[in-house]
Amino acid sequence: MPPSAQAVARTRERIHEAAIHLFTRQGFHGTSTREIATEAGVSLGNLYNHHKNKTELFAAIMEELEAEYTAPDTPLAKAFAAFASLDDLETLGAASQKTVKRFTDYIRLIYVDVVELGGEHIKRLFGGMRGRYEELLGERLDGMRARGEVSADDPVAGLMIATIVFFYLFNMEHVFGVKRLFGRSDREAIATISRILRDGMRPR
Amino acid sequence: MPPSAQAVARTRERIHEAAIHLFTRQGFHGTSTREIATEAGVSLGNLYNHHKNKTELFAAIMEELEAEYTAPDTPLAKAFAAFASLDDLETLGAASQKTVKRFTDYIRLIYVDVVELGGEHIKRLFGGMRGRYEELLGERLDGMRARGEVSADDPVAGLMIATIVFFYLFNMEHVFGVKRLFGRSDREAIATISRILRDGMRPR
DNA sequence: CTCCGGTGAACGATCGTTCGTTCACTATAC
DNA sequence: GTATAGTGAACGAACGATCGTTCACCGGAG
Repeated sequence: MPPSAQAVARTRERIHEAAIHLFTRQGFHGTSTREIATEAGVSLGNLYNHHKNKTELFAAIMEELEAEYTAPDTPLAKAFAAFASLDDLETLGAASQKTVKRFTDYIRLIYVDVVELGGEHIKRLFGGMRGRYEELLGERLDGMRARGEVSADDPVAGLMIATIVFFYLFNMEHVFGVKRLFGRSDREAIATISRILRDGMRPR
Repeated sequence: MPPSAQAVARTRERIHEAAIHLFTRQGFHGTSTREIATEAGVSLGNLYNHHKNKTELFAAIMEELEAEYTAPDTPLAKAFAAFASLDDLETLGAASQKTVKRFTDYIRLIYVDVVELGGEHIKRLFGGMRGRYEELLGERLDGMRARGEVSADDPVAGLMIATIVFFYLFNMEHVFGVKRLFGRSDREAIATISRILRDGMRPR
């Protein structure tokens, strides 16, 4: 084998980096294989040594990023693992922000997939959302409910709502460039969202 | 003029319909002007009689749909205008669903704009979200607060959270094809979200 | 005749992909 | 230790197809 296995892996990585950079900015059909090869510092032909075609290159990138995203060491996964009381909602908010920031590219590519390819990725990721939340939090929430720390009324849905809003907020901010959606700083927005979800809009 | 002004308007409309149909399914760069012309039953040259180029055709469609969306007669706008108590959250949820259903194409095109063109649309639409909510609901919420019907703690944010979650839910369902995000029927999901936002996750 | 919506052939550019070829490297033979 | 056959990454010219856009022309209404 001519170049070392390491060198080959690095070439493949450079191709992926260039593809991610361009796909996230111009979309799938708006990016040419030539552009990717040039930015990666690789010949056009060599790109096809590493990937059968453009579609498969995109799929390979998505697979790679999905594996990173679903790993148990993301900020959000760790926040879930440590979730023990309603006072941890703020921590969940901060973890959501970190996760959105870290996976901005992946999130953008999910939108690319939805808009230009069939969008099967998003169905896999969000289709089983409720089930995953129950698995991750179910027992812990049952305990909190038994101790009277959380209302009996579907706390899993409550935490889904929390992460949805947090993700929405930081998605707007970091992915779409919409700043201060709530007219507040990130910390204040997290605090307000957490308080409303904890105590409700009705006076106590 | 050979064809009547009406006939010309109908041609223009057929072009827009075909363009929307294709842009929402294949994206901007994934759709060719030839495809649009063929589906509209119009010659390729005639398409360029109605629009300077492909980009301007897309912009014209977005302008048209934005005008419809921001009109005061959408289900959501009407629900806001009628919002008088926290018991109206369910109505807001139903109105959100109707709005997402009616503007599925527009929403998809906003994502197209974000992914393939600069995405300026979304900044205009969401940038002033808080301000618009305050304008639409501010006084009414102040009244509810004065009567002790709503907590003093930023009810505008509460209603933003409500519509964000409702929109997110029905966006997943109607735009992205993710069914039963909360593992419940639409009506039950609306009821659960409304209850949690009204009463909070903490037991009363 | 003039005007103008409508037509489709034609333009040059660029697309995704293929192909023959080169060449640095390893494993084996002697 | 040296020579050599084999391997596969890397290259870039070339392919046919398709892209967005233009333009000379048509035909019927005023």
